[in-house]
Amino acid sequence: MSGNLQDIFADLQWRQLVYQATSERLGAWLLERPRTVYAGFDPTSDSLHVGHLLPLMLLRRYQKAGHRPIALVGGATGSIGDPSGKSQERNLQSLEQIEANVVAIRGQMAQLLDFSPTAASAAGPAILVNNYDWISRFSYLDFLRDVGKNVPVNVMISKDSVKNRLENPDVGISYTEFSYMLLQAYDFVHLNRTYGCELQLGGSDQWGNVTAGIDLARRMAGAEVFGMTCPLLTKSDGSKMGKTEGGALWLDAKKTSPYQFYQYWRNVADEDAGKCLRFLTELSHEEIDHLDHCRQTEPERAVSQIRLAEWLTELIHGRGALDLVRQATEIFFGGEIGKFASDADLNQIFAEVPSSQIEAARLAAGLSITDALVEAKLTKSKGEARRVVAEGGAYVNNRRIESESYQVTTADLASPTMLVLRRGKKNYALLRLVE
RNA sequence: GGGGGGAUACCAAAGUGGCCAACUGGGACAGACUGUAAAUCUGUUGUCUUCGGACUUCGCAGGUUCGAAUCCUGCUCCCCCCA
Repeated sequence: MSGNLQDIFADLQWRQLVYQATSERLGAWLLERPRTVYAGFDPTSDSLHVGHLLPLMLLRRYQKAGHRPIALVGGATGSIGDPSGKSQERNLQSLEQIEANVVAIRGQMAQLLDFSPTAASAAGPAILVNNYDWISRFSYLDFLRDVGKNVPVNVMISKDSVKNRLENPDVGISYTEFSYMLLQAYDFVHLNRTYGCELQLGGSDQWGNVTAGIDLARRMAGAEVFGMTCPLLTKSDGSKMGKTEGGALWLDAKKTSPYQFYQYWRNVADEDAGKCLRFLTELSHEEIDHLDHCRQTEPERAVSQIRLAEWLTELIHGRGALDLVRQATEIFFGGEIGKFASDADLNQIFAEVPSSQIEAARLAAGLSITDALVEAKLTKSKGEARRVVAEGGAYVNNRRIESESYQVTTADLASPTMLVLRRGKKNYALLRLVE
């Protein structure tokens, strides 16, 4: 069984994913035998986002290397609020909301980790736990006697996450958030007792919480356990990766469409592409080296970005979704749109394009391009529509309309009942025929 | 309580009787360039139009005038100074 363990630590180091580790000999330790490792995720929303991807991929790498991953959903800790990296006290979410979030997140994790009993990992299938299940059973008194007794407050207040807040007299920190660290620390103890879990993973902002768990495990159980953090996924300008104008980049297709997801990665800056390939994909070292080289010599081809976008889109949304995204991309950035046999095909590709309805009779009679733009809500007024045409910014089926007197007819239909209009570079709208 | 200043299009800001749909800057929107980037350059930026114009807009309501964003009266709101 332990014979097919891969040297994951070497791979992580190559990918620069090891930010801090509690032991010099972590790499060798991981090769001794299959280990059980865990990382925690706070259910602050009903979907995971790109910020969660890095630690989740880390668990996935461990599983593929022959270890057993535990994904911990923080139903309890999430209801408290982690003060790490937060400058202000946060509002509490309702328990019902958190429960709903846990359910949604659980499904997304199953796409990346193998929970099936037949999982290939030497150590067995991945495990999903919710710390609400054990923490909620504690009485306050028991918790203070069993756990609190083992935690020196002077150590707690020296942790950065707490210290920063204590030093700022304007915000301070509530007793509730102060206690967060204890809950997370106890999680490690619980997982160690229940599943023999010996390693906690997390982002570098979790270092304080990770070491708190290690200390507590030693005091409460006399166990030697380990911790490792990875860098945070940031862009070269220091901002967070995965932030869009509309907020976070979600893994849920209903919140962030596969097309938007793909496009985000497709447009990653050259300086960030190498890091993303290393951190988020499972491409081989050789291929990543090659892509680095391509980026140097012919950045204009964006080979790295396309590879990154395709790899991640397929992982998160599946092969079928990727194929549709490819088609859509070709159309959105390509030439004219030909005829589509069915409305369904067109519908899929233009899934996020707004559409308006128009009576079939009006189109049959001929519709001026300006009226069509207004009907499709691409322009506010006829005057604006006229201007857009004059500027050369009006298109039917991606073909520029030069004349204001152009009449849109049934001959322009891209599919039996749909007409594709565009204003400028990428503002699309559909007109759907109705009786 | 007294004195002074101000309100203009998405924002900022000119304009103080006709040449004002209103300078200019930003933003936004198009186009060129480009790597689906950045920068740059060009154009547009009240509504409608049979492309001749027509209509509505400069805090609100009235008034003077052939004609008002511009002058007068009242109202509302904002800022500053003195007490």
